Amino acid sequence: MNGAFKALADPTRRKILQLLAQRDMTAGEIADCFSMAKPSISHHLSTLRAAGLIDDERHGQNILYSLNTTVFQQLMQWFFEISGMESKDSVPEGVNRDEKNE
Amino acid sequence: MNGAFKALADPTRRKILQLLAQRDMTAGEIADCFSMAKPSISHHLSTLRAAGLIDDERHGQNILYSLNTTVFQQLMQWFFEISGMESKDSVPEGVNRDEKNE
DNA sequence: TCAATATTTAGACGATTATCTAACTATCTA
DNA sequence: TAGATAGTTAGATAATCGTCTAAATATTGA
Repeated sequence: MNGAFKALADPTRRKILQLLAQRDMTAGEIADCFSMAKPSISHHLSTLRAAGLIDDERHGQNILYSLNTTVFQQLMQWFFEISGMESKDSVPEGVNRDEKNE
Repeated sequence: MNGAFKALADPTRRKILQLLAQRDMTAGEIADCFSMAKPSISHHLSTLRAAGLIDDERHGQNILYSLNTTVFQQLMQWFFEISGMESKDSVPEGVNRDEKNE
């Protein structure tokens, strides 16, 4: 979770996620959406990948990136719990309801 | 939104939010939950406050901090949209569904 | 008004991060 | 197999971040 939160802290990475929410894209296509050197985008992609937020799959010369929504579900659960919208038994009681997240 | 995402990138700050999700607390009470110098916690609190994630209210010598759930709602909306769970008319179409967030 | 308590502000320092250019690896095609 | 294309890795650098100690501000109560 920590890696995911840190990955989301950068606006370029969030923009990449928004692009991938619309359709899968190759590294080059993603890079073309930014006025930034390709290696910088590549680095952002590897950060997102390490955080579990995206998947990659090689297709010939291209590497196709796609969203991995699994971690997004966990993040949303975290927000629901913070916002006091958790379901009755998902958060029993006590101070350490977060232990597993960090 | 950018400030909120950056504020969430630090584990200490997320822990503070989790504490405040349970009850309002003074700066001192919050600091007592961590093995970190008080000024460091104070700095984290001001970051969270600048991000709109918490509110503060002076009560005599103490300053009472509380969660501000407004920004949390916006963040959750962002996640819903990314995860493709948005409601039909909240996100019309096109590439720039995110324009207002950054 | 003075001392004590609660908290923040200021300034410094080491660690992390975002970006760049240059060089490398992998794949395709002629 | 050589050249072109797609993408990553390496290494450097400037900026940002998290933490600390010391000093300042605000409030209370004697």
